Amino acid sequence: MKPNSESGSKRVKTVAGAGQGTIGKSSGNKEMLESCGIKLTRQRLDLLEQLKKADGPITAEQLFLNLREEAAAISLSTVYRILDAFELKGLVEKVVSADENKAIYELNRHEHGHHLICTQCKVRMTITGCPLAGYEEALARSTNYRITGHRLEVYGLCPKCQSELGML
Amino acid sequence: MKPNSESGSKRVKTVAGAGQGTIGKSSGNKEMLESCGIKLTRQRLDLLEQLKKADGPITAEQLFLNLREEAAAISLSTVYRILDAFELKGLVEKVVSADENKAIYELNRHEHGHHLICTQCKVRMTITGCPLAGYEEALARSTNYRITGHRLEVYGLCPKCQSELGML
DNA sequence: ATGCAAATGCGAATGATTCGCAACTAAAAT
DNA sequence: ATTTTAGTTGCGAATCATTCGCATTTGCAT
Repeated sequence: MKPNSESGSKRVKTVAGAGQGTIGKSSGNKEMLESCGIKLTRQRLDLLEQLKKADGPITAEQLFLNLREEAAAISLSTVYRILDAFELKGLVEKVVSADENKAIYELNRHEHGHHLICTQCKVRMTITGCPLAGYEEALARSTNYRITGHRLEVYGLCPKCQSELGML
Repeated sequence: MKPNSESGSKRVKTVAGAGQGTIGKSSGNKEMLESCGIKLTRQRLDLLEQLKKADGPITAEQLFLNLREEAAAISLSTVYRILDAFELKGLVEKVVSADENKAIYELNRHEHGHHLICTQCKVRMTITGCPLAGYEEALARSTNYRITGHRLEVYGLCPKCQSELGML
């Protein structure tokens, strides 16, 4: 996919300021960023808004495309940079999936959870709660490692794909 | 890293056959491949040998470099292709790690396990056994997914790094 | 020995992410 | 309100692991 090669916009220079009044669509965002110590920017507000709309795991490029559809001026590199910044401040969680070669981002719910991924249609749902509660301590004892975290992805067939595949 | 740009070998053409007699260093390999229905090739035997030597998770490029050191003629693309083939036949397991942007391969032990990775020095140890035994069924019931698998990585500090970091 | 499908080498292509740098902008200082 | 300044953005080029195309070579059955 070559996301830059659509929507004829070449240089945005003079056009770039097009959204001065647009700042703060959903007003919580402004405070949200400020409380994280993140400088306010039209792009950052737009991206945050978009993350909320997505309401779930989403890829950097999809965020970029969604923003473009709404005529929000932003570049793909900026999307990546902002996502990095957000992650650093704990605003978003970045997940590197094993079966896709791209990173997935989602607003940090601040509750530990994992993804359940349909191997057919690739939808992911976030499952909260974690089966590894006691396990880490046991592992620490048996290995002498100091356990600091883990990553778990569960794969399966979602109900829809199960029926579409004829309950094989 | 640009692995092709070392060890002056440009074209291997005439040199390529250099290992006709070399087939079967460690004699189990031949049978191992045959029983998997994999065509015998000098490169495949060499790579399998190398996987055994590595005795643990290793990256495609490292395998390639190791082979080069032993003067085994092979190209990086072939390493990838063979690893794919081996994976398809269940000979190796491919692991896409979350904190490194490269794939890791290891001989398939045919016993379910996961990796414990030191976040400092990146060593990985394979931990056999799995804490998700009952969990998958429960999850299947509560989500109506048909669970088919999972991927788990545990992170921590290995004993060595703990002491080197002064038990922070 | 001979032929053909499969495997290999090489370099070029891909695709996600990052980087460099000049143009911009938010917010601090005046 | 204007200037300053440090941080941000856009753009295209660079990176890096992995894959592909295609001409050449090889394993192996006939």
